[in-house]
Amino acid sequence: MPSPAASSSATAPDPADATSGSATFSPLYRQIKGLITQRLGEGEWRPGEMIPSEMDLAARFKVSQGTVRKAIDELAAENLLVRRQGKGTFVATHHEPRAQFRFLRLVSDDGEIGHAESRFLECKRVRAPSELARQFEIKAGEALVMVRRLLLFDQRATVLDEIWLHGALFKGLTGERLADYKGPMYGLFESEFGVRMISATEKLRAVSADEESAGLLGVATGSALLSVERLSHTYGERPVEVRRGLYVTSHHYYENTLG
Amino acid sequence: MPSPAASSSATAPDPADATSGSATFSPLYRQIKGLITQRLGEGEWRPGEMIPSEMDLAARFKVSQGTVRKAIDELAAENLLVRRQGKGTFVATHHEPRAQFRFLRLVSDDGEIGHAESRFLECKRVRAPSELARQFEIKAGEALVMVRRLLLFDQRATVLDEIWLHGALFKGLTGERLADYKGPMYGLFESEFGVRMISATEKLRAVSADEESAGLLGVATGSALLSVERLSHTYGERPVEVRRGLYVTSHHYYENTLG
DNA sequence: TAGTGGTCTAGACCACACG
DNA sequence: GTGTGGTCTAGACCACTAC
Repeated sequence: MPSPAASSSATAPDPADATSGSATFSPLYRQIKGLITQRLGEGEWRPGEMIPSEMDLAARFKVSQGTVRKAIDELAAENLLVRRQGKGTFVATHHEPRAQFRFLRLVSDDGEIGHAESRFLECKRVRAPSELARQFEIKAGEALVMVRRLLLFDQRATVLDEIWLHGALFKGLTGERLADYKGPMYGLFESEFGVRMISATEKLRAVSADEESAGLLGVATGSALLSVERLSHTYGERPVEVRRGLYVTSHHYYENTLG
Repeated sequence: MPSPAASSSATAPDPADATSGSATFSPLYRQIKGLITQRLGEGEWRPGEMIPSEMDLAARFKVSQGTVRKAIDELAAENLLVRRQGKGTFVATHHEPRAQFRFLRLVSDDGEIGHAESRFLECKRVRAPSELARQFEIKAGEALVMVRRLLLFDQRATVLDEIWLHGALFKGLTGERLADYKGPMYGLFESEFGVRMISATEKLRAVSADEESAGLLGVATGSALLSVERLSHTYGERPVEVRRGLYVTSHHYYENTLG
């Protein structure tokens, strides 16, 4: 790692970075941000834990506190870290209730939260077909875990999910473990498998329910359903999950904000 | 406006704000941000124009340049302003191509942009029914403008929009003006009516096409369509537009990112 | 060359949480 | 009281743009 500390002689901003050939310089605070992100990915500070104080980090990286602050500012804006005044800066976790709604944008018409229940239908290991392999950036035929589950809100079947997970990262995952776990699925992934979902992109379409889906969701065959195809990433933009959800939107809607 | 300049005597951080009774203090940079936003709303600096330099603003508001910078940072993050190194800071506008995709999240399956065409079907003044009045925060019966249009991508009818606009703000709007205008609709609103869309919330559902919509969109009655209900705001969170779009998602999808 | 935003630093003080 | 993040300031220098 190139020492971020500026030498006292004012010349030569040290363009030797040795990473990717030429181009793309980044300011000091972004390098610090990268170092922190790297440590987060390595698990040096785990979800829910406090990271060292800004002063500590500044001393460690040999930069000023303000530079560390700007790095942390961006990481907090990206929801990787959470600042708490008077207490410290913490690694974000899917166990805080606050984090749930970042990944489930379905809202009830009446605004109430209500009772939620998860029913696991299937959990098996499969070989990646080429289309999924492409999304996971692995070779076709490598191992994946496939999970199917039904989500009920207030006793009403609302979401039918088909989930594929990176096989190498989710070795011991079974339907039993999923069913026994109390709390959000991404909380389990984080606590039990050390895989934290950071970001995702979703593609939404309206589709007609086929017979099987309609049966499981308790709607008529051919009903309009919202199809949500998600690709999720962990630290460093590494794809680790693909899911395809079918949402019943007669009593719920998918909320999005443009800004 | 309360003078943000700190008196040299170090005591009393001047909690008298006289705005809303008690509670909610905001740091200096947020007050500056508010003052800038207010001027933007008043049209002192118009879309596309350059605002005064950070040094100018700092002198004007009697704060340090760093404080102005932090205010502008947030406004830039919210896409109200655009910074251009070496040139200045500019008021964001819907005329930059960059701004279009912030409000139309529909993407073609093949990733191409292609040819886009807008056909205006209807434009008339109506009295607000109570449901719309509630969303506009006006009284039922007040004037609205209603527009219906069809959006075609590569000659294929893809979006059927029904748009309601705040009547008082869009007095001279006619179907002819809409049809004659080259460029994005929000660009017209901004240039011709001085109303700039800042943010919006959308509610998405899957619905079945009724006979009329299906006819206009060239799909079978009962087909699954993506319904997108949008409430848009201008400066100061003031609601100025409601629209309901029906999207054909057989060759396009609605893209969203979670982070 | 002059003016703009962008980065980095250093120090002071404030607001909050906890023992 | 001590330690944390949060704010504000002031000054130096860099990078980019235009004239």
